[in-house]
Amino acid sequence: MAVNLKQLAAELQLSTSTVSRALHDSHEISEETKKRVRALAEKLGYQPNPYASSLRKHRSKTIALVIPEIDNNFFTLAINGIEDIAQTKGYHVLIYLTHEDLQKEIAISTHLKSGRVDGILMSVTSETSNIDHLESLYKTGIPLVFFDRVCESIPTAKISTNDYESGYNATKHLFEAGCKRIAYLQISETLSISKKRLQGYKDAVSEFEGFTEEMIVTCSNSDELNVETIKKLMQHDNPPDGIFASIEKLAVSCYYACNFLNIVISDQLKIISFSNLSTAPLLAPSLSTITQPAFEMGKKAAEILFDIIELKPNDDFEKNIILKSTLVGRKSTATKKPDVSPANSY
Amino acid sequence: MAVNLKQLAAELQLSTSTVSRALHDSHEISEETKKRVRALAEKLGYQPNPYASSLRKHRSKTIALVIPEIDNNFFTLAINGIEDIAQTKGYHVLIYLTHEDLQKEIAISTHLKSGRVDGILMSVTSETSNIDHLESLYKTGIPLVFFDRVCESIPTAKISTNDYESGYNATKHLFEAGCKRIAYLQISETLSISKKRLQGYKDAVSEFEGFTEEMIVTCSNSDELNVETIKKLMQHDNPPDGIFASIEKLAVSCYYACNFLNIVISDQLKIISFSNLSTAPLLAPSLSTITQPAFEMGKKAAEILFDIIELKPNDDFEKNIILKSTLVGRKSTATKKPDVSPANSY
DNA sequence: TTGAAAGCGATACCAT
DNA sequence: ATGGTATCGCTTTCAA
Repeated sequence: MAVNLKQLAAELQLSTSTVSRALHDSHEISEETKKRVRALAEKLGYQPNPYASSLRKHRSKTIALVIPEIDNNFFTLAINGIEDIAQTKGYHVLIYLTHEDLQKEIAISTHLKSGRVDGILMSVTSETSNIDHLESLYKTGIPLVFFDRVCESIPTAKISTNDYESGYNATKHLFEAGCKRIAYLQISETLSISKKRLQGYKDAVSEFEGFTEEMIVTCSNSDELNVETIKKLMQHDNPPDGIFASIEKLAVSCYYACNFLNIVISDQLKIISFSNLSTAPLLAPSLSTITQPAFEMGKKAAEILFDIIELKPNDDFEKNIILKSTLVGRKSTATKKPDVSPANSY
Repeated sequence: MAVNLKQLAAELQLSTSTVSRALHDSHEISEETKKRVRALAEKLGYQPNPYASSLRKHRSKTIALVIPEIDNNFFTLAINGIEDIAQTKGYHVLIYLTHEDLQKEIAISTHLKSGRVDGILMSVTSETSNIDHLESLYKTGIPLVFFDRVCESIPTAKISTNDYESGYNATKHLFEAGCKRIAYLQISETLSISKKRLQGYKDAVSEFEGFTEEMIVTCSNSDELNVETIKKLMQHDNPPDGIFASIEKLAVSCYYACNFLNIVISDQLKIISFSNLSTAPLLAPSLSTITQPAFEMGKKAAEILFDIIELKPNDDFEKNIILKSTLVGRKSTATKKPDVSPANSY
């Protein structure tokens, strides 16, 4: 077993209190003693038991990250930002995946009331419409920050992007590329960000002449199923000539469906998608994207969370942080047929 | 604050021992009492303090996952497998990113000796050549399992793939596609998997006639720098006509470099890469890959780790698990010029 | 500057 | 079947 305070103290002929204080560099301990203590601690590889200390201090120096999935470039980049901040603050990160399953989100939320963590960063599942579990979690007083997939009605900090505007702009972009009939692909009807993106789409559709009908397609969690759904969509009597994918993976499914049906993207069908895909410029054809500042969002979310954790009781903090996404037009929405020249934009 | 055992006990007019046992469904507690206890616990939303329990039981029900980076499809899929098993076993997962920085790996290894976790899953950094910190960590007796980027000389369980064979096959594949001069791209000269892949490459190079020279290019951690390195490689007097990228991100950098230089992949240069990119079949041209069973590797690593954690002192466990990668040839190594027909293979 | 001792919350041994 | 109590390892108040 690892060495503990008591053993250190015994070896040094000191009390545990003195050793503890020495290791915390307390000013009420002589330099002399500190040196001796540190030397032995170093020599024996002493590591304080974090559970004993957490129990005593009611502080775990740990945060929870609750996200729907991990094989997703957005979350992956966000984690980089989160971990960056957590590491500099000396915090540990527990990761929980809900796999878009509301029941898992509920179970995790319930568990987190135990005090295992000092704060929680969360992006809710696509199924989360009933939010009793989140309200209950919020009420425990554990600092809670939502990012991207936020829960609007909980009065805590939220980091999101200009989703309405992005939805509007993406649709407008397709319109300007010559589309007459644009489909909107989503995975959820309840998510607040989904609704905002959709509203942007709807408003653009009603604003630009020639757009008479909305085509809203709600997909599933299965990529295979989604490819089939999109195939059917494209084999419709009156198929769309533009697709706005509100989620990266739906754009990938579109590409697969089009390849299967020999539909030439950009020529017969234009596609734009929310995406953080590093290979977007390299696809055939390169994919036009709305890219969220994922890393910055994760970073900001973590920063705000630590602000709240370290807050004095009556301090206040920023509740609604909106970062901006960037639209990058590429060949998938080009007005001319894609030529053979290479894609250079990163 | 959350309610604790003592308060439950007081409310129920029972001792804490009884309440604790009731909640653990001990056979020595009457059904009657169990019901009362559970009812109140439920009503008050009692959640046991995990730190108190960990302190007492010397068990944290937590494992650590230490990986070099997260924006990497291999690790992302592996995490899915790991989390899958951890969740069914009721374990929590702490995630630590080293960002390929040996110093961070050392700091994390040192910290993990504290007993914060019951076991560790690790994939070492590309810089890890001195392994004192890992040996020292191993010696503490905390169950440790390496996956993918294993540390050979530590006698614990390791999950890897048939890297030598894959390296050989990839090189052979390029040779059979007509390449005469094949470059090997890597990010590390010390990683055991890197060495094995390289040895496979070397052996194939020396075996197939026409191959006279090895071209080994060691890249950095920066994608921008790597693109420059590859550009230089291609602008060489005698540039390669085939590239074997031992890491996914290097293949992506190759595509960028070729686009920049107007080099037509598959025609002027053939590329094959280790990769778990979901968009490999959609790239221009579709990328030939050696794909590791990332999800299964994560799953297997976690399973073995829990086996070790739950082991009786003298039990033994499998030390060297090798799963197989799959080579999928696509247009980037096709012998004919890529045509316009779509990529259909997933 | 240092030490003694209480206590964080749950568990488990020893009683009854 | 239930209760009393020591204990896990560390922090912190109070005393010296």
